[in-house]
Amino acid sequence: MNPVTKPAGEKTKELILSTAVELFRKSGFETATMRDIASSADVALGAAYYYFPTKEAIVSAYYDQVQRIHAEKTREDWKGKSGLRERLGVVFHSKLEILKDDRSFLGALFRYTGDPQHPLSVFGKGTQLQRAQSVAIFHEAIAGTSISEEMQGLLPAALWLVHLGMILFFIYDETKGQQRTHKLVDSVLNLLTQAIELTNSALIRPFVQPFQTKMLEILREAGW
Amino acid sequence: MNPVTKPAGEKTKELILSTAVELFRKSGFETATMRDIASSADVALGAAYYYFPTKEAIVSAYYDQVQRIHAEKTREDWKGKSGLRERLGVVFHSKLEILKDDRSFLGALFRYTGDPQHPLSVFGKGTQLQRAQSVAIFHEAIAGTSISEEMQGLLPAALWLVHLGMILFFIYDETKGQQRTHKLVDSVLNLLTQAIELTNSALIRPFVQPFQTKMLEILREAGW
DNA sequence: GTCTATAGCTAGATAGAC
DNA sequence: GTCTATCTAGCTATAGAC
Repeated sequence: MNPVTKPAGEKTKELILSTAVELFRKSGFETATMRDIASSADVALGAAYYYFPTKEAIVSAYYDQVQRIHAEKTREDWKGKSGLRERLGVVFHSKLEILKDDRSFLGALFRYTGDPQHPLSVFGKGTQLQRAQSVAIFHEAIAGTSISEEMQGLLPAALWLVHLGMILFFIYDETKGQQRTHKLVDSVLNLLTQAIELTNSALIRPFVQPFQTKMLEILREAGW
Repeated sequence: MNPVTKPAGEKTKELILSTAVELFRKSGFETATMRDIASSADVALGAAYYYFPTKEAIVSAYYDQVQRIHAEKTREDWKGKSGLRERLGVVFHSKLEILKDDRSFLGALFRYTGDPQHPLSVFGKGTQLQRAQSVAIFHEAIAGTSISEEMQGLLPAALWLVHLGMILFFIYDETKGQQRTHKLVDSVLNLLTQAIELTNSALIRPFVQPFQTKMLEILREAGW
């Protein structure tokens, strides 16, 4: 394939995707049918399924876009920020910012959480690449800060998991502008970074250090 | 209704439920259709829907049974055990024991996790009662141990959440007998109980206590 | 209130022609 | 790559038996 010209179908795919997202925003994930989406995009039902094997796959593709935008936005907002606490704050809050109008259909991402075999399971093999990309941002966030080598290896995946939890909380959060989620993120990050500092303080390090080590051990034995 | 005699339909309901669980075990949740279930139970399709509004509702009813059995089994296994660590161990491991053959369709419980409005969402209003019952077991587990009043109020819900995570991990765990899950439970419980003890040790209490307080504060502000 | 029988609706998903 | 036709299965509806 010529690397310069896009394949013809790419445009159709994008059209279907953007039309679908529009419909999801307007009427929710359930209510918008594949037939609605196809006819709104002026393509046949079969065309929609040619590009997206399932309706959830459309949300998954939307989420791919989100991740690309998130990576850009995060790197932009990081400029001039070197502290662990503020860098992590950027990652989490900017994600919420991007997702703010899409809580109504974001839940579709979690539909197959309990099905290891499904290609769209958040924890499954089929989403490994997306997961890796998301984890990479957390790795970038902590790289260069005073985090130990050992933690650098395991913390990003743990943070990714926390961030998944945040999105779930966000979906359920009915407070105005989802302030509760934002506030929770700040509280958790404060606690986390203070806990990390604590393990570096000479006085009580001997008491707390074993806990850190054991936590990392647990993550490892969990097959991280 | 006479409180002694069961309503006639109760038997039919149980028949449909047990038949469905059998089919789910044999061929998985997706593959078994409502038509299969009905005809295997020798009832009309309408009868199945008379008792269970959706297919997932059958799994939900199955899980109700699980919770009842779990409460009994736990209280039985608790006899003679008064330490926090072992009491919690009983709660977690006995749950896994009960669920051991049903990993293939347990995922259906998580299908609506991302949909706050759905009556079967694990975090939604519709499952509040089941949740309360499950939380109650954790409350029972820690009552009488040396846990602070404040923690007694919030820890059970947090443990319930951890236990949900355990079930998810369990579903994904392909090791023989799901030993990895069992091992993880033990490691996490060891860490947790040691961490709680740490906050009671006079020497470092002043350093660690604020963290505990803040964690409880976070749970509260998250709307626990 | 409990169930049968049956027909029909809807929408996700697929097959195959062009 | 796109279409039309078709299938499937969750779910609803109805009318009637007991």
